[in-house]
Amino acid sequence: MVKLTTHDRAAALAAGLDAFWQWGFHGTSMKDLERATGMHPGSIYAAFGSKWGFYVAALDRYTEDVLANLRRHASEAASPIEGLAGFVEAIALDEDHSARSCMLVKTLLEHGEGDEALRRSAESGIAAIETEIGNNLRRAQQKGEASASLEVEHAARRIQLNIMGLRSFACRPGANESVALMAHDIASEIRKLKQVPS
Amino acid sequence: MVKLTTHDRAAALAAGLDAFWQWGFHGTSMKDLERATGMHPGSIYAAFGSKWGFYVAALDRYTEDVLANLRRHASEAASPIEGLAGFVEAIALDEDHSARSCMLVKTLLEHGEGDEALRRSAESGIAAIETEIGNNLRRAQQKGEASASLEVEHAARRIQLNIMGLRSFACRPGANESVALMAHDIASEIRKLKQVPS
DNA sequence: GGAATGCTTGAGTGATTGCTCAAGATGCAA
DNA sequence: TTGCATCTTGAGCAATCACTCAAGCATTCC
Repeated sequence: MVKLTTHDRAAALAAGLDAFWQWGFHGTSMKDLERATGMHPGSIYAAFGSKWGFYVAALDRYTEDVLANLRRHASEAASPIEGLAGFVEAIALDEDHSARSCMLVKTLLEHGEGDEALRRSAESGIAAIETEIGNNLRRAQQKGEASASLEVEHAARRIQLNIMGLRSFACRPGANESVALMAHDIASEIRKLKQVPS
Repeated sequence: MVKLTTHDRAAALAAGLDAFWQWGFHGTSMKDLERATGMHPGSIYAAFGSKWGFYVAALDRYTEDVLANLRRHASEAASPIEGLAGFVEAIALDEDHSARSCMLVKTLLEHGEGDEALRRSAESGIAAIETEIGNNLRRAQQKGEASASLEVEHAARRIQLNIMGLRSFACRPGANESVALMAHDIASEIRKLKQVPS
């Protein structure tokens, strides 16, 4: 397996991710990937081993992007819970990708029964995001923003379920207006985790 | 297009739906469908026109199944809101399909960009289910179970988003225990729509 | 029984799939 | 410039794809 320059590899991954994100694994052909990346088949195989390997690498990149995005919201917001709420609200505002589902859920659904390794790969990404959400909630507890009795894991899972639903909901044709409403709803529910000052 | 006997057609649709539900549209080959239905390619094409037509017919059948299931819960439950809550709780208990996503969401995600006709087909199924959920909420209002000020469409959409999320969540490998917890959470939220008797 | 009709069958169609690898281009050291 | 090593290229591979259709079969009429 040949090592591309960091820049080339990143560009290829971004282009490949975009293609897989639009059309899925089975719906994206090598010809599509050649067009999307501008690479020749031999180069793709030299860099990623197989179409499957390319998909897994793109999926990992997606997870990192989501995590980076989540951390950015957390660091820029006024508080941990505001960071989570803002992250959810931003989903409806992202014009490029607001009509796209979560790539991890897409992977899980496409390979629901079948490709065990790919499912595990998607699951580990989902788990990482869930952990990051949980970290934010724990930070909220430490700062006294959220109740110490909050069951962090359970709440994090509930938030992620909402995000999964929201992103799937957003794929409905012509759902834009209501996606914003739903995102706002979910953000409000997250804000309800704020402890009422006693 | 040849008309199979009602029984044959229903059996073929059930088998085809099962295959498409497992492996998706692109992931299911005609060979798979032949194996699943026990039909020969010529017969499949005579009955459904194309692989695509078979998929659409199976998807319609899925929607009808879900609607029938929802109505059954509504009619057997003690009240409209209990019917909805029970419908959600049953998702986690259905051992055959608890680890499967909603087929309509699966369709929407697989064909996110691309097959416009298929997306519309999925969207109309989703809309039908949303309407049915709304009907239940209105019935709850008429009986005084839910507040007259409840925004029915909005609440129905929120419930459906939760169901979409729940079913996607359920595809996570080894999620069984937490799916039951999440289902219970969502059912509790639905029960909160019950008007506090004043 | 025999002719007509319509259903069933599955080998075979051209197109497309994921993937390979020999040949050509390129970079570098002497 | 020459020789060697590495990278790039894309025509072409076998396998599989969705799909067809002529031949065989069963049924129904007179």
